Amino acid sequence: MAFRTEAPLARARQKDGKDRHQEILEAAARVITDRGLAETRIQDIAERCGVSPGLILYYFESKDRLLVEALTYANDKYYLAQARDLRRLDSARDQLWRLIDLSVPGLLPDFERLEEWALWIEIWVRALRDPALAKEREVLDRRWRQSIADIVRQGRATGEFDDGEEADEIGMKLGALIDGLAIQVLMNDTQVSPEHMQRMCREVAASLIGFKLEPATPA
Amino acid sequence: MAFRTEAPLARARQKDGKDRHQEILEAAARVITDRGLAETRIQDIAERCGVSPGLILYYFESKDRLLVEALTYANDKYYLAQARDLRRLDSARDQLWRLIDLSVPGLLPDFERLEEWALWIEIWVRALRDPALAKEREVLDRRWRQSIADIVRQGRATGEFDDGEEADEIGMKLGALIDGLAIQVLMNDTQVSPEHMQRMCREVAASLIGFKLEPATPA
DNA sequence: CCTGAGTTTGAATCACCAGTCAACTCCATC
DNA sequence: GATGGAGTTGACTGGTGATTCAAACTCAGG
Repeated sequence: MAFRTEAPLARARQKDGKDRHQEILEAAARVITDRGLAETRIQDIAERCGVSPGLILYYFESKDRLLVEALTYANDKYYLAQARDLRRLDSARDQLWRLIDLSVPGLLPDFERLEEWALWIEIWVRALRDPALAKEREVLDRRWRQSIADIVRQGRATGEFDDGEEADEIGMKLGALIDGLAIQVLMNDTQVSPEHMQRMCREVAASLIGFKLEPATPA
Repeated sequence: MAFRTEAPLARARQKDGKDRHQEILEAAARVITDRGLAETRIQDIAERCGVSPGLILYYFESKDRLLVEALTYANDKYYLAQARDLRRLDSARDQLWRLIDLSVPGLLPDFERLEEWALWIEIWVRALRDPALAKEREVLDRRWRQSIADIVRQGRATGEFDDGEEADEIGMKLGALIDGLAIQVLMNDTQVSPEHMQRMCREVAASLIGFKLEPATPA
Protein backbone atom coordinates (compact mmCIF):
# COMPACT_ATOMS: atom_id res chain seq x y z
CA MET A 1 0.00 0.00 0.00
CA ALA A 2 1.28 3.43 -0.87
CA PHE A 3 1.16 6.36 1.54
CA ARG A 4 -2.27 7.56 0.73
CA THR A 5 -2.20 10.18 3.42
CA GLU A 6 0.04 12.45 1.47
CA ALA A 7 -0.14 11.39 -2.14
CA PRO A 8 -3.64 11.52 -3.61
CA LEU A 9 -4.45 15.01 -2.42
CA ALA A 10 -3.32 16.77 -5.54
CA ARG A 11 -5.07 14.19 -7.67
CA ALA A 12 -8.36 14.41 -5.87
CA ARG A 13 -8.30 18.15 -5.96
CA GLN A 14 -8.27 18.16 -9.73
CA LYS A 15 -11.63 16.53 -9.91
CA ASP A 16 -13.90 19.22 -8.66
CA GLY A 17 -11.65 21.58 -6.80
CA LYS A 18 -12.39 19.90 -3.50
CA ASP A 19 -10.12 17.64 -1.55
CA ARG A 20 -11.75 14.33 -0.78
CA HIS A 21 -9.96 13.98 2.51
CA GLN A 22 -11.29 17.27 3.69
CA GLU A 23 -14.70 16.58 2.29
CA ILE A 24 -14.88 13.32 4.19
CA LEU A 25 -13.55 14.86 7.37
CA GLU A 26 -16.16 17.58 7.23
CA ALA A 27 -18.91 15.10 6.53
CA ALA A 28 -17.70 12.95 9.42
CA ALA A 29 -17.68 15.91 11.79
CA ARG A 30 -21.22 16.78 10.82
CA VAL A 31 -22.40 13.23 11.29
CA ILE A 32 -20.70 13.05 14.68
CA THR A 33 -22.46 16.18 15.87
CA ASP A 34 -25.76 14.86 14.54
CA ARG A 35 -25.68 11.29 15.76
CA GLY A 36 -22.90 11.21 18.29
CA LEU A 37 -19.55 9.54 17.96
CA ALA A 38 -20.79 6.19 19.16
CA GLU A 39 -23.65 6.08 16.67
CA THR A 40 -21.67 7.23 13.67
CA ARG A 41 -21.41 4.65 10.90
CA ILE A 42 -19.30 4.69 7.82
CA GLN A 43 -22.47 4.45 5.82
CA ASP A 44 -23.68 7.77 7.24
CA ILE A 45 -20.51 9.55 6.32
CA ALA A 46 -20.59 8.10 2.83
CA GLU A 47 -24.16 9.28 2.37
CA ARG A 48 -23.28 12.82 3.39
CA CYS A 49 -20.56 12.83 0.77
CA GLY A 50 -22.76 11.19 -1.79
CA VAL A 51 -20.26 8.39 -2.29
CA SER A 52 -20.18 4.71 -1.56
CA PRO A 53 -19.03 3.35 1.81
CA GLY A 54 -16.06 1.66 0.24
CA LEU A 55 -14.55 4.98 -0.71
CA ILE A 56 -14.36 6.14 2.87
CA LEU A 57 -12.08 3.24 3.69
CA TYR A 58 -10.11 3.97 0.57
CA TYR A 59 -9.11 7.32 1.98
CA PHE A 60 -8.84 6.39 5.63
CA GLU A 61 -7.12 3.44 7.14
CA SER A 62 -9.98 2.68 9.49
CA LYS A 63 -13.13 4.16 10.88
CA ASP A 64 -11.42 4.89 14.17
CA ARG A 65 -8.63 6.88 12.58
CA LEU A 66 -11.08 8.83 10.52
CA LEU A 67 -13.21 9.71 13.51
CA VAL A 68 -10.30 10.88 15.60
CA GLU A 69 -8.96 12.91 12.71
CA ALA A 70 -12.37 14.42 12.12
CA LEU A 71 -12.65 15.49 15.74
CA THR A 72 -9.40 17.38 15.75
CA TYR A 73 -9.92 18.68 12.23
CA ALA A 74 -13.24 20.25 13.13
CA ASN A 75 -11.91 21.64 16.36
CA ASP A 76 -9.04 23.20 14.53
CA LYS A 77 -11.34 24.78 12.00
CA TYR A 78 -13.43 26.38 14.71
CA TYR A 79 -10.37 27.61 16.54
CA LEU A 80 -8.93 29.26 13.45
CA ALA A 81 -12.23 30.94 12.69
CA GLN A 82 -12.30 32.32 16.21
CA ALA A 83 -8.72 33.55 16.05
CA ARG A 84 -9.44 35.30 12.78
CA ASP A 85 -12.51 36.89 14.26
CA LEU A 86 -10.69 38.16 17.33
CA ARG A 87 -7.83 39.62 15.37
CA ARG A 88 -10.12 42.25 13.88
CA LEU A 89 -10.61 43.88 17.26
CA ASP A 90 -8.07 46.26 18.75
CA SER A 91 -9.09 46.67 22.35
CA ALA A 92 -8.18 43.79 24.65
CA ARG A 93 -11.41 44.23 26.50
CA ASP A 94 -13.39 43.93 23.27
CA GLN A 95 -11.44 40.86 22.36
CA LEU A 96 -12.15 39.28 25.69
CA TRP A 97 -15.83 40.05 25.48
CA ARG A 98 -15.93 38.70 21.97
CA LEU A 99 -14.12 35.54 22.99
CA ILE A 100 -16.68 35.00 25.70
CA ASP A 101 -19.58 35.61 23.34
CA LEU A 102 -18.11 33.22 20.83
CA SER A 103 -17.84 30.58 23.54
CA VAL A 104 -21.41 30.74 24.73
CA PRO A 105 -23.38 28.02 22.95
CA GLY A 106 -26.28 29.51 21.05
CA LEU A 107 -25.65 33.13 21.96
CA LEU A 108 -24.68 34.46 18.56
CA PRO A 109 -26.92 33.21 15.78
CA ASP A 110 -24.07 33.07 13.31
CA PHE A 111 -21.68 31.28 15.63
CA GLU A 112 -23.81 28.92 17.57
CA ARG A 113 -20.95 26.77 18.67
CA LEU A 114 -23.36 24.06 19.61
CA GLU A 115 -21.57 21.58 17.41
CA GLU A 116 -18.20 22.64 18.59
CA TRP A 117 -18.97 22.05 22.22
CA ALA A 118 -20.63 18.76 21.43
CA LEU A 119 -17.45 17.71 19.69
CA TRP A 120 -15.41 18.70 22.71
CA ILE A 121 -17.37 16.37 24.91
CA GLU A 122 -16.88 13.57 22.43
CA ILE A 123 -13.17 14.30 22.45
CA TRP A 124 -13.07 14.13 26.22
CA VAL A 125 -14.82 10.81 26.40
CA ARG A 126 -12.63 9.29 23.81
CA ALA A 127 -9.41 10.80 25.11
CA LEU A 128 -9.97 8.94 28.36
CA ARG A 129 -9.07 5.70 26.59
CA ASP A 130 -7.16 6.83 23.53
CA PRO A 131 -3.66 8.06 24.40
CA ALA A 132 -3.08 9.53 20.95
CA LEU A 133 -6.22 11.60 21.14
CA ALA A 134 -5.40 12.50 24.73
CA LYS A 135 -2.22 14.11 23.52
CA GLU A 136 -4.02 15.99 20.78
CA ARG A 137 -6.59 17.18 23.25
CA GLU A 138 -3.99 18.66 25.50
CA VAL A 139 -2.53 20.64 22.62
CA LEU A 140 -5.92 21.92 21.55
CA ASP A 141 -6.93 22.79 25.06
CA ARG A 142 -3.71 24.57 25.83
CA ARG A 143 -4.07 26.67 22.72
CA TRP A 144 -7.52 27.67 23.82
CA ARG A 145 -6.38 28.73 27.29
CA GLN A 146 -3.45 30.47 25.71
CA SER A 147 -5.68 32.66 23.60
CA ILE A 148 -7.27 33.99 26.78
CA ALA A 149 -3.91 34.55 28.45
CA ASP A 150 -2.66 36.32 25.33
CA ILE A 151 -5.51 38.77 25.42
CA VAL A 152 -4.72 39.54 29.06
CA ARG A 153 -1.06 40.03 28.27
CA GLN A 154 -1.85 42.24 25.35
CA GLY A 155 -4.18 44.37 27.45
CA ARG A 156 -1.47 44.79 30.01
CA ALA A 157 1.16 45.64 27.46
CA THR A 158 -0.97 48.48 26.14
CA GLY A 159 -1.91 49.62 29.61
CA GLU A 160 -5.55 48.79 29.09
CA PHE A 161 -5.46 46.31 32.00
CA ASP A 162 -3.55 46.68 35.24
CA ASP A 163 -0.99 44.15 36.26
CA GLY A 164 -2.09 41.40 38.56
CA GLU A 165 -2.29 37.64 38.70
CA GLU A 166 -0.23 35.67 36.21
CA ALA A 167 -1.93 35.75 32.80
CA ASP A 168 -1.65 32.01 32.29
CA GLU A 169 -3.34 31.46 35.60
CA ILE A 170 -6.20 33.69 34.56
CA GLY A 171 -6.42 31.80 31.28
CA MET A 172 -6.82 28.53 33.12
CA LYS A 173 -9.42 29.80 35.51
CA LEU A 174 -11.48 31.63 32.95
CA GLY A 175 -11.07 28.82 30.46
CA ALA A 176 -12.27 26.25 32.96
CA LEU A 177 -15.20 28.44 33.94
CA ILE A 178 -16.23 28.78 30.33
CA ASP A 179 -15.92 25.03 29.80
CA GLY A 180 -18.04 24.28 32.82
CA LEU A 181 -20.73 26.78 32.00
CA ALA A 182 -20.79 25.89 28.32
CA ILE A 183 -21.67 22.35 29.30
CA GLN A 184 -24.67 23.55 31.25
CA VAL A 185 -25.85 25.79 28.45
CA LEU A 186 -25.30 23.10 25.87
CA MET A 187 -27.40 20.73 27.94
CA ASN A 188 -30.22 23.27 27.90
CA ASP A 189 -30.10 23.67 31.64
CA THR A 190 -33.09 25.77 32.61
CA GLN A 191 -31.06 27.64 35.20
CA VAL A 192 -28.21 28.65 32.92
CA SER A 193 -29.28 30.56 29.84
CA PRO A 194 -26.76 31.82 27.28
CA GLU A 195 -27.21 35.36 28.54
CA HIS A 196 -26.69 34.24 32.09
CA MET A 197 -23.51 32.45 31.14
CA GLN A 198 -22.30 35.52 29.32
CA ARG A 199 -22.90 37.70 32.36
CA MET A 200 -21.18 35.32 34.76
CA CYS A 201 -18.17 34.99 32.50
CA ARG A 202 -17.83 38.76 32.26
CA GLU A 203 -18.13 39.17 35.99
CA VAL A 204 -15.49 36.60 36.78
CA ALA A 205 -13.22 37.91 34.03
CA ALA A 206 -13.51 41.45 35.38
CA SER A 207 -12.76 40.24 38.87
CA LEU A 208 -9.78 38.14 37.79
CA ILE A 209 -8.22 40.87 35.71
CA GLY A 210 -9.23 43.59 38.09
CA PHE A 211 -11.43 46.09 36.35
CA LYS A 212 -14.92 47.37 36.95
CA LEU A 213 -17.82 46.38 34.77
CA GLU A 214 -19.71 49.26 33.24
CA PRO A 215 -23.43 49.21 33.93
CA ALA A 216 -24.23 49.19 30.24
CA THR A 217 -21.98 46.73 28.43
CA PRO A 218 -21.62 46.92 24.69
CA ALA A 219 -22.83 43.96 22.66
CA MET B 1 -45.77 -8.18 49.54
CA ALA B 2 -47.52 -5.46 47.70
CA PHE B 3 -45.47 -5.30 44.53
CA ARG B 4 -44.92 -8.97 43.90
CA THR B 5 -46.21 -8.67 40.36
CA GLU B 6 -43.73 -6.07 39.24
CA ALA B 7 -40.80 -6.25 41.59
CA PRO B 8 -38.67 -9.33 41.96
CA LEU B 9 -36.54 -7.32 44.37
CA ALA B 10 -37.81 -8.86 47.54
CA ARG B 11 -37.33 -12.34 46.16
CA ALA B 12 -33.81 -11.74 45.02
CA ARG B 13 -32.87 -10.15 48.27
CA GLN B 14 -33.66 -13.35 50.14
CA LYS B 15 -30.93 -15.18 48.35
CA ASP B 16 -27.83 -13.63 49.78
CA GLY B 17 -28.99 -10.36 51.22
CA LYS B 18 -28.04 -8.52 48.08
CA ASP B 19 -30.41 -7.06 45.58
CA ARG B 20 -29.72 -8.26 42.06
CA HIS B 21 -30.80 -4.97 40.55
CA GLN B 22 -28.32 -3.10 42.62
CA GLU B 23 -25.64 -5.69 42.08
CA ILE B 24 -26.06 -5.38 38.32
CA LEU B 25 -26.15 -1.60 38.43
CA GLU B 26 -22.94 -1.50 40.39
CA ALA B 27 -21.27 -3.95 38.07
CA ALA B 28 -22.45 -1.93 35.09
CA ALA B 29 -21.08 1.28 36.55
CA ARG B 30 -17.72 -0.34 37.13
CA VAL B 31 -17.60 -1.71 33.61
CA ILE B 32 -18.53 1.68 32.20
CA THR B 33 -15.71 3.38 34.05
CA ASP B 34 -13.32 0.66 32.93
CA ARG B 35 -14.20 0.34 29.28
CA GLY B 36 -16.29 3.39 28.53
CA LEU B 37 -20.01 3.50 27.85
CA ALA B 38 -19.60 2.80 24.15
CA GLU B 39 -17.48 -0.30 24.71
CA THR B 40 -19.58 -1.79 27.47
CA ARG B 41 -21.13 -5.12 26.57
CA ILE B 42 -23.75 -7.09 28.42
CA GLN B 43 -21.29 -9.92 28.56
CA ASP B 44 -18.87 -7.76 30.56
CA ILE B 45 -21.50 -6.83 33.08
CA ALA B 46 -22.58 -10.44 33.43
CA GLU B 47 -19.01 -11.52 34.04
CA ARG B 48 -18.56 -8.94 36.79
CA CYS B 49 -21.61 -10.32 38.50
CA GLY B 50 -20.61 -13.89 37.87
CA VAL B 51 -23.88 -14.64 36.12
CA SER B 52 -24.91 -15.43 32.58
CA PRO B 53 -25.71 -12.70 30.05
CA GLY B 54 -29.31 -13.76 29.85
CA LEU B 55 -29.90 -12.79 33.44
CA ILE B 56 -28.98 -9.18 32.82
CA LEU B 57 -31.81 -8.87 30.34
CA TYR B 58 -34.08 -10.68 32.74
CA TYR B 59 -33.70 -7.82 35.19
CA PHE B 60 -33.47 -4.95 32.75
CA GLU B 61 -35.64 -4.27 29.78
CA SER B 62 -32.72 -3.46 27.53
CA LYS B 63 -29.06 -2.69 27.61
CA ASP B 64 -29.74 0.98 27.03
CA ARG B 65 -32.07 1.31 29.97
CA LEU B 66 -29.62 -0.49 32.18
CA LEU B 67 -26.76 1.77 31.19
CA VAL B 68 -28.69 4.96 31.75
CA GLU B 69 -29.91 3.70 35.10
CA ALA B 70 -26.40 2.70 36.06
CA LEU B 71 -25.05 6.16 35.26
CA THR B 72 -27.48 7.95 37.51
CA TYR B 73 -27.31 5.26 40.16
CA ALA B 74 -23.57 5.58 40.49
CA ASN B 75 -23.69 9.34 40.44
CA ASP B 76 -26.25 9.28 43.18
CA LYS B 77 -24.12 6.98 45.28
CA TYR B 78 -21.13 9.29 45.01
CA TYR B 79 -23.20 12.32 45.82
CA LEU B 80 -24.64 10.76 48.95
CA ALA B 81 -21.19 9.70 50.11
CA GLN B 82 -19.98 13.25 49.66
CA ALA B 83 -22.94 14.74 51.49
CA ARG B 84 -22.36 12.34 54.39
CA ASP B 85 -18.71 13.28 54.47
CA LEU B 86 -19.40 17.01 54.51
CA ARG B 87 -21.97 16.79 57.25
CA ARG B 88 -19.32 15.80 59.74
CA LEU B 89 -17.66 19.20 59.50
CA ASP B 90 -18.96 22.23 61.40
CA SER B 91 -17.17 25.17 59.86
CA ALA B 92 -18.49 26.33 56.52
CA ARG B 93 -15.00 27.07 55.38
CA ASP B 94 -13.88 23.54 56.24
CA GLN B 95 -16.86 22.17 54.37
CA LEU B 96 -16.03 24.22 51.32
CA TRP B 97 -12.39 23.16 51.37
CA ARG B 98 -13.44 19.57 51.81
CA LEU B 99 -15.92 19.80 48.95
CA ILE B 100 -13.17 21.13 46.73
CA ASP B 101 -10.76 18.42 47.79
CA LEU B 102 -13.37 15.77 47.17
CA SER B 103 -13.91 17.17 43.69
CA VAL B 104 -10.31 17.13 42.58
CA PRO B 105 -9.70 13.90 40.67
CA GLY B 106 -6.90 11.94 42.25
CA LEU B 107 -6.17 14.34 45.10
CA LEU B 108 -7.32 12.22 48.01
CA PRO B 109 -6.17 8.62 47.78
CA ASP B 110 -9.36 7.32 49.37
CA PHE B 111 -11.68 9.38 47.22
CA GLU B 112 -10.07 9.48 43.86
CA ARG B 113 -13.18 10.50 42.06
CA LEU B 114 -11.63 9.47 38.81
CA GLU B 115 -14.52 7.17 38.05
CA GLU B 116 -17.09 9.68 39.08
CA TRP B 117 -15.82 12.32 36.72
CA ALA B 118 -15.48 9.83 33.92
CA LEU B 119 -19.11 8.92 34.45
CA TRP B 120 -20.09 12.57 34.30
CA ILE B 121 -18.58 12.93 30.88
CA GLU B 122 -20.39 9.84 29.71
CA ILE B 123 -23.60 11.32 31.05
CA TRP B 124 -23.01 14.54 29.17
CA VAL B 125 -22.39 12.83 25.87
CA ARG B 126 -25.40 10.69 26.18
CA ALA B 127 -27.67 13.41 27.51
CA LEU B 128 -27.09 15.32 24.29
CA ARG B 129 -29.30 12.81 22.49
CA ASP B 130 -31.33 11.22 25.25
CA PRO B 131 -34.01 13.56 26.59
CA ALA B 132 -34.78 11.34 29.56
CA LEU B 133 -31.17 11.33 30.66
CA ALA B 134 -30.95 15.05 29.94
CA LYS B 135 -33.65 15.64 32.49
CA GLU B 136 -31.91 13.43 35.04
CA ARG B 137 -28.67 15.22 34.44
CA GLU B 138 -30.18 18.57 35.19
CA VAL B 139 -31.47 17.33 38.50
CA LEU B 140 -28.13 15.83 39.45
CA ASP B 141 -26.23 18.90 38.37
CA ARG B 142 -28.50 21.28 40.19
CA ARG B 143 -28.12 19.29 43.37
CA TRP B 144 -24.38 19.55 43.05
CA ARG B 145 -24.41 23.33 42.59
CA GLN B 146 -26.89 23.56 45.40
CA SER B 147 -24.55 21.88 47.82
CA ILE B 148 -22.03 24.64 47.20
CA ALA B 149 -24.63 27.36 47.59
CA ASP B 150 -25.85 25.76 50.80
CA ILE B 151 -22.41 25.90 52.32
CA VAL B 152 -22.17 29.58 51.46
CA ARG B 153 -25.57 30.24 52.97
CA GLN B 154 -24.72 28.34 56.07
CA GLY B 155 -21.47 30.23 56.48
CA ARG B 156 -23.33 33.49 56.21
CA ALA B 157 -26.02 32.44 58.63
CA THR B 158 -23.42 31.73 61.28
CA GLY B 159 -21.49 34.88 60.48
CA GLU B 160 -18.49 32.94 59.29
CA PHE B 161 -18.76 34.53 55.82
CA ASP B 162 -19.77 38.08 55.02
CA ASP B 163 -22.77 38.80 52.86
CA GLY B 164 -22.17 39.37 49.18
CA GLU B 165 -23.14 37.95 45.85
CA GLU B 166 -26.16 35.67 45.68
CA ALA B 167 -25.23 32.23 47.00
CA ASP B 168 -26.77 30.41 44.06
CA GLU B 169 -24.72 32.52 41.72
CA ILE B 170 -21.57 31.58 43.57
CA GLY B 171 -22.63 27.95 43.41
CA MET B 172 -22.92 28.13 39.65
CA LYS B 173 -19.63 29.87 39.12
CA LEU B 174 -17.64 27.71 41.48
CA GLY B 175 -19.41 24.60 40.29
CA ALA B 176 -18.61 25.38 36.68
CA LEU B 177 -15.00 26.16 37.54
CA ILE B 178 -14.66 22.84 39.31
CA ASP B 179 -16.23 21.02 36.37
CA GLY B 180 -13.91 22.65 33.91
CA LEU B 181 -10.77 22.08 35.92
CA ALA B 182 -11.72 18.54 36.84
CA ILE B 183 -11.84 17.71 33.16
CA GLN B 184 -8.29 18.92 32.69
CA VAL B 185 -7.03 17.01 35.69
CA LEU B 186 -8.90 13.89 34.67
CA MET B 187 -7.29 14.09 31.25
CA ASN B 188 -3.89 14.18 32.91
CA ASP B 189 -3.13 17.60 31.55
CA THR B 190 0.49 18.30 32.33
CA GLN B 191 -0.28 21.93 33.17
CA VAL B 192 -3.06 21.24 35.65
CA SER B 193 -2.07 18.99 38.51
CA PRO B 194 -4.51 18.06 41.26
CA GLU B 195 -2.72 20.40 43.67
CA HIS B 196 -2.86 23.20 41.15
CA MET B 197 -6.56 22.68 40.67
CA GLN B 198 -7.08 22.68 44.41
CA ARG B 199 -5.23 25.97 44.77
CA MET B 200 -7.12 27.66 41.95
CA CYS B 201 -10.46 26.55 43.29
CA ARG B 202 -9.63 27.90 46.72
CA GLU B 203 -8.49 31.20 45.30
CA VAL B 204 -11.60 31.70 43.24
CA ALA B 205 -13.84 30.57 46.08
CA ALA B 206 -12.19 33.02 48.46
CA SER B 207 -12.56 35.80 45.95
CA LEU B 208 -16.20 35.00 45.22
CA ILE B 209 -17.20 34.75 48.84
CA GLY B 210 -14.92 37.55 49.92
CA PHE B 211 -12.42 36.30 52.44
CA LYS B 212 -8.67 36.23 52.60
CA LEU B 213 -6.73 33.03 52.17
CA GLU B 214 -4.39 32.23 55.01
CA PRO B 215 -0.81 31.66 53.92
CA ALA B 216 -0.79 28.19 55.44
CA THR B 217 -4.01 26.41 54.56
CA PRO B 218 -5.08 23.36 56.51
CA ALA B 219 -5.34 20.10 54.61
C1' DC C 1 -42.18 -35.37 48.44
C1' DC C 2 -44.73 -32.21 45.13
C1' DT C 3 -45.70 -28.07 42.88
C1' DG C 4 -45.08 -23.74 40.85
C1' DA C 5 -43.41 -19.15 40.72
C1' DG C 6 -39.28 -17.01 40.43
C1' DT C 7 -34.56 -17.38 38.86
C1' DT C 8 -30.80 -18.74 35.98
C1' DT C 9 -28.57 -20.72 32.13
C1' DG C 10 -26.47 -21.04 27.57
C1' DA C 11 -27.34 -22.00 23.03
C1' DA C 12 -29.69 -20.06 19.07
C1' DT C 13 -31.27 -16.14 16.51
C1' DC C 14 -30.90 -11.96 14.32
C1' DA C 15 -29.35 -7.56 12.81
C1' DC C 16 -25.92 -4.77 12.00
C1' DC C 17 -21.64 -2.91 10.37
C1' DA C 18 -16.46 -2.54 9.55
C1' DG C 19 -13.53 -3.83 6.36
C1' DT C 20 -12.34 -6.48 1.75
C1' DC C 21 -12.28 -7.06 -2.96
C1' DA C 22 -12.92 -7.71 -7.84
C1' DA C 23 -14.62 -5.11 -11.29
C1' DC C 24 -15.56 -0.74 -13.56
C1' DT C 25 -15.02 4.29 -14.91
C1' DC C 26 -12.38 8.03 -16.11
C1' DC C 27 -8.47 10.44 -17.65
C1' DA C 28 -3.81 11.58 -18.70
C1' DT C 29 -0.25 10.13 -21.39
C1' DC C 30 2.04 8.03 -24.99
C1' DG D 1 -6.88 4.56 -29.47
C1' DA D 2 -4.28 1.68 -26.31
C1' DT D 3 -2.36 1.54 -21.52
C1' DG D 4 -2.31 2.11 -16.76
C1' DG D 5 -3.25 3.95 -12.55
C1' DA D 6 -6.08 6.63 -9.47
C1' DG D 7 -10.69 6.82 -8.03
C1' DT D 8 -15.07 4.59 -7.25
C1' DT D 9 -18.54 1.15 -6.68
C1' DG D 10 -21.39 -2.18 -4.24
C1' DA D 11 -21.77 -6.87 -3.18
C1' DC D 12 -19.71 -9.88 0.05
C1' DT D 13 -17.42 -11.67 4.31
C1' DG D 14 -16.74 -12.17 9.07
C1' DG D 15 -17.24 -11.06 13.51
C1' DT D 16 -19.69 -9.19 17.12
C1' DG D 17 -23.06 -8.56 20.34
C1' DA D 18 -28.03 -7.65 21.78
C1' DT D 19 -31.94 -10.16 22.55
C1' DT D 20 -34.89 -14.45 22.74
C1' DC D 21 -36.14 -18.75 24.50
C1' DA D 22 -36.80 -23.32 26.07
C1' DA D 23 -35.07 -25.93 29.47
C1' DA D 24 -33.14 -26.50 34.07
C1' DC D 25 -32.79 -25.28 38.68
C1' DT D 26 -34.15 -23.51 43.48
C1' DC D 27 -36.87 -23.43 47.25
C1' DA D 28 -40.93 -21.99 50.09
C1' DG D 29 -45.22 -23.66 51.07
C1' DG D 30 -48.53 -27.32 50.88
